[in-house]
Amino acid sequence: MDDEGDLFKAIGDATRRAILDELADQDGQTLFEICGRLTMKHGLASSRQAISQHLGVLEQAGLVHTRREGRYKFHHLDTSPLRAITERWPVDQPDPS
Amino acid sequence: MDDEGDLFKAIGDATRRAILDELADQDGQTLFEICGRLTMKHGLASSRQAISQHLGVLEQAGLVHTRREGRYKFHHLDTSPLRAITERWPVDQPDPS
DNA sequence: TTGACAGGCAAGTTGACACTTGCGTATAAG
DNA sequence: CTTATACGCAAGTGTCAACTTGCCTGTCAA
Repeated sequence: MDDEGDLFKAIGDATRRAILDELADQDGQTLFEICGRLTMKHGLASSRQAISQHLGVLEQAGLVHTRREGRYKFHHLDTSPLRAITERWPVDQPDPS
Repeated sequence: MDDEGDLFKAIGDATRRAILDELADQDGQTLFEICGRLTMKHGLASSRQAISQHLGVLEQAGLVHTRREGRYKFHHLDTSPLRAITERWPVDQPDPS
């Protein structure tokens, strides 16, 4: 799949959108931290492996960048690929009152 | 599926994104017009029924509105639901040079 | 070194969805 | 009325991806 398709596929899943929300709330979390907070706040009972696969999809779409440090791997949010969406189909800015 | 999921599901398919492109290029087309132009310009060999189902998904997501006139049904693009994406994950405006 | 911790890899299963197929309905042209 | 046009509906099919399951690798502490 091309890069463009990767982006839309990435945000097409509800669990991955929750992960993006979580990283937007607190950036630079590890896999286990994300698992814990998703279970707490969103009530999602997702396994570690499932979240890991989701993070892989998000990383391939360029929405998440990773940084290794010892046995920890920190995940960082990057929203810039989302610009392609509103640039492709321009959205009128409403109510400039 | 909730409204939010409908939006992301709608733009998650490549054929539906091509339909949005087509309506952005020329608004208010009928089903048959869209079929013809998709075949010409994008080389997509999609059946009428397939495009019809795609338009139904786009309409449910609020990205397309329809208007009936006799035996014709015109499809109009509405990009405003896309605002929810960049509002949910704010995108830094780059390069303000 | 032993064990716990953080994460990775890969095969198998299941459900969702894109697409087809066939028929039905309504409008308009001849 | 007959025919063509424009579109709708619904059941069946096949494929893909989300998830599970099981095992493996690398890092750090005791």
